[in-house]
Amino acid sequence: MLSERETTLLKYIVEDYIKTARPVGSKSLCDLLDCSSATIRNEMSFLEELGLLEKTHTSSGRVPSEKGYRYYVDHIMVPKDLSGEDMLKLQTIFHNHSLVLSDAITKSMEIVSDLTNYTAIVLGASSKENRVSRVEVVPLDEQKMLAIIITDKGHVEHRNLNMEERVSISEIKQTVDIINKLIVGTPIDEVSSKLEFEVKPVIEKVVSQHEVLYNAFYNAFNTFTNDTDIKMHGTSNILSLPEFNDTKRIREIVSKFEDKEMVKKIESDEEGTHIYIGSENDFDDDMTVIKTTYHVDGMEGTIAIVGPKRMEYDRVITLLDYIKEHIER
Amino acid sequence: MLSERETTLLKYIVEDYIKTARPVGSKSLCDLLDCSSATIRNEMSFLEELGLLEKTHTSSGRVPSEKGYRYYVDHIMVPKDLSGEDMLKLQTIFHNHSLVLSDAITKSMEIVSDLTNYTAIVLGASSKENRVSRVEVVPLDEQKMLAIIITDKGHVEHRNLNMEERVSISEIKQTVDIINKLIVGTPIDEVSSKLEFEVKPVIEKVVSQHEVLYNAFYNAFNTFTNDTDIKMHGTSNILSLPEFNDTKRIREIVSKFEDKEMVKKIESDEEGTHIYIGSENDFDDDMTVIKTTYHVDGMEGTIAIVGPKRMEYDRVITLLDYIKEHIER
DNA sequence: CAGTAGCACTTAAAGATTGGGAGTGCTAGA
DNA sequence: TCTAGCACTCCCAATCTTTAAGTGCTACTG
Repeated sequence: MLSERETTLLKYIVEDYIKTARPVGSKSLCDLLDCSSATIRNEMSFLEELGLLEKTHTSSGRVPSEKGYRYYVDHIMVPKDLSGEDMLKLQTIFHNHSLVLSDAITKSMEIVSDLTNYTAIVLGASSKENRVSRVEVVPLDEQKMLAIIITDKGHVEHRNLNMEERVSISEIKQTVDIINKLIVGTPIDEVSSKLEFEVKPVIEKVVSQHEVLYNAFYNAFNTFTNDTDIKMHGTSNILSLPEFNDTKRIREIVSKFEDKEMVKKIESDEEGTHIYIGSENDFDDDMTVIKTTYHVDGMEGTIAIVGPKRMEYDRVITLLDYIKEHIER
Repeated sequence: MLSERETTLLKYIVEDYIKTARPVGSKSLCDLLDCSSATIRNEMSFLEELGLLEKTHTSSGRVPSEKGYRYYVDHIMVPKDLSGEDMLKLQTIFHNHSLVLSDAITKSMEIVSDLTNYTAIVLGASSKENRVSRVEVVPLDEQKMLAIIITDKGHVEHRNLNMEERVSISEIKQTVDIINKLIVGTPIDEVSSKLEFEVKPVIEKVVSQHEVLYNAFYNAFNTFTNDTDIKMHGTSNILSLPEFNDTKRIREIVSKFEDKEMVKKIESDEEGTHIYIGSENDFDDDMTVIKTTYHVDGMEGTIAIVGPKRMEYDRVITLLDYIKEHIER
């Protein structure tokens, strides 16, 4: 456990570095602790021994280490009250009841991104664990129909089905009924095999144009995007940060944001709001990810803010919690 | 009109610069024209007077000007045959018939982006001109339903409707029937007013819970995204180009790609494949946009490649044309 | 007169040099 | 336990230097 003075010192260094991105020297802290710079240097080198501070070179000021940020977040930081302005902007979203929920989530995260200049990420529920709850069909013309697949978590997808020959509506209906009976409750990724081994034999007996219909539906389910729905905003924001002021690094970051697999690593499977500093997250060692999961109407998803390690932790935490809370009503 | 030698010279300079991104000096052209560097310098300064070439500084080699590229594209370049490799990769897409059309488009453009290292953009048909062709409703539970809106161009959207109170299924059906009767054929952006002034009065008389239902449907249509569907791939590709090797410029570019309004400027309203070099396009003065429109099943859209002005024009043109052609079958 | 050889000149890009400035660690003394 | 002082370290920005690539011009040639 750190002494009170050490705590104050660390707090100030972290917060100053968050604000300025420049290593903090001993002199600038004299006023704060009411002692000489030499004393502060001693304390600093103690904190460095503990691994809470680092130097960028032998004679530079101190910078918080990953462990330093972690200590700050765990023991020093207090979540900040929502500032009037922040609150105001978000309220315009949540008070607008005509917005669809998913739009409200996206919009509010966009605002957070704009307010903080970090990157906002909204990850929809992965459909892997989704189970089919209903299949509906809308005939469009004689060789086309629209299949609508609804999952138990409220996820909806549609597919245009082109059939190679004309099929009577009653046959389509019959097939859909069978599918609904047999498939409902099946997890999305198991539907294909169930179609083949359970549905196919049945419709072969009952439906005359079974082949055409089977193929059409098979394709519909087979291309069911197993993908997480990803929305991002403000990816360019963090590119202006001084810590990434270098073309190579910027390119790396842009590539990461472009790579869906990379972004998906941000998806959360834990309850509540969590902070992943630097190497604690799988996205980028020089960044911090703060994320939280929401649950609403059986759907769930992740919202996250990605920024530099010197992130305004207190502010972001509060903003995310505020949004999560409002989503869930 | 340029002489034969001048044409060869310009052709070589453009193509060399496209390949290397470095100003072309007179010496490197001696072999080609079988004459001394001094002669070439004379010719070059003539082409510069015409505005076809430029220098980056007083003693640098020559670089094609915008006008130079334009001349090259209009009078010198011949579309390149599809290379075996390029063709092969694209064929894997178009021979896979289980792909939905829109996925095939996206995938093939992704391939082009990967092959060329430029950025691919796919702009879906703007739904502004779409007309409602059908409205379907799937009740989910007593206070929720799923509205599916199908347009004449085959565009499909769905909305979750939450109603403030329980509504009987027969009333919903009745409402949908009325909507279908009155709304079908209406352009999307006029639906709202038609709902209010034509549908509302009717259901007020016929349906008891008209208010709840009206609100639900009104919201559904109101949030119909009037947005162009945008897909991009390889935005980071062009960031590695030597001409943009500077943090400020990279940030600018990333911002542009992030800004939907900016990207929408690429949407094409002209038939056929066109090249917009530098200031000829509205996207970025240092880039070239090659785009083409496709029409299929009444849907239309734009596919485009964005790259540096020193783009492999011959190759990209061929690739785009190839894709357009295959889409339209 | 088109083409050539030669030369003085220009510029960018890359490397080397320099002079602060900001900061540290350490030692000795209050 | 804290402080003052000092030698030392390292970065950073500015300046200068060098080199390579290329040009324009002029005078010469077949």
